Amino acid sequence: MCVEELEWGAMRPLVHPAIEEVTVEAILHALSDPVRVAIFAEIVGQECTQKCSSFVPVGGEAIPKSTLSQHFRVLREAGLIRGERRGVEMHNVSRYVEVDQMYPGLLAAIGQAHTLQVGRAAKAAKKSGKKTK
Amino acid sequence: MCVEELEWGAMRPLVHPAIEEVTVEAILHALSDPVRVAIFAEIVGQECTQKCSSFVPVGGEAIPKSTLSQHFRVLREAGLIRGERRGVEMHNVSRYVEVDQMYPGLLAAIGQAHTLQVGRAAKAAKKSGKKTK
DNA sequence: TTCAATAGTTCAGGAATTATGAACTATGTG
DNA sequence: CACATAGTTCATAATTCCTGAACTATTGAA
Repeated sequence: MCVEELEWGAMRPLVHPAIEEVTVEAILHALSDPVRVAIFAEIVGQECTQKCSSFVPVGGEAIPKSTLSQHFRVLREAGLIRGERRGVEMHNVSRYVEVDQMYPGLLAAIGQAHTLQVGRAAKAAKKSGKKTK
Repeated sequence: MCVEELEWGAMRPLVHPAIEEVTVEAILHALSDPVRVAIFAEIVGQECTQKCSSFVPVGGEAIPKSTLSQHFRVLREAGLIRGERRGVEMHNVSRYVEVDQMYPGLLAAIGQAHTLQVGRAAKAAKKSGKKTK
């Protein structure tokens, strides 16, 4: 045990910005990563809360848990989700409603754009004779 | 002059993705930087074309021209603007209409969110007794 | 209480990306 | 031609991102 530094690797409580602190820049940055959009979409989709490790990427290989943890942190600190310890695991809820009050239509537009993009990609893949990869 | 490598620092023609190649991810990434949003807003605002160096940041210090050049490249390669040489200078036009056909409402929502954010920041600054910085 | 298991965080370093001064290209004008 | 202007490209420094290893926190036995 580390005696000299009592406050060291101590797990700080999760950071959640107040809704007025949420910036467009941070939201766009958070959602400009495909893994994070997928995570966020899943959390918004399920209305019940989601634990971190329940996320499995669609086609690709597994994502290391330290990386996942960072992705969740970015989403939290952008104000898009709220994480809360529930026993040994973490439960994440979307802050969609709050954010939508702050920036009406922003998340809806981004979500719709992603849906369109995925739909077009699927169509293009079918046409060229290949499915997912 | 460099004799050995004829094709070296040769300036390649500007890259512009076809509109179907434009991804939501690239758009969000491009617009998640305050300097780039400001540039894009200015190009969309003026309906006439804009040369690169006519951009001056609002409150901050001048941005080096190599950095500006990279920002324009990111916007171009995201499909948000089109750059075209006109004599010695470069003219930039927005591809707003094309992108809006691809992803209806996306750019409008982002623009509106930014407007809201700037408005709120101004109001907060006035309340706390300070103007810009 | 102590040990083990589970879920996620933090740290350290390397990988990847971004910023920028210096050198260069490209075009227009004496 | 030389020179000026506008922007790009290169090289490298600064920054951010990814990830294995070590850690914290909580639960559930033994």
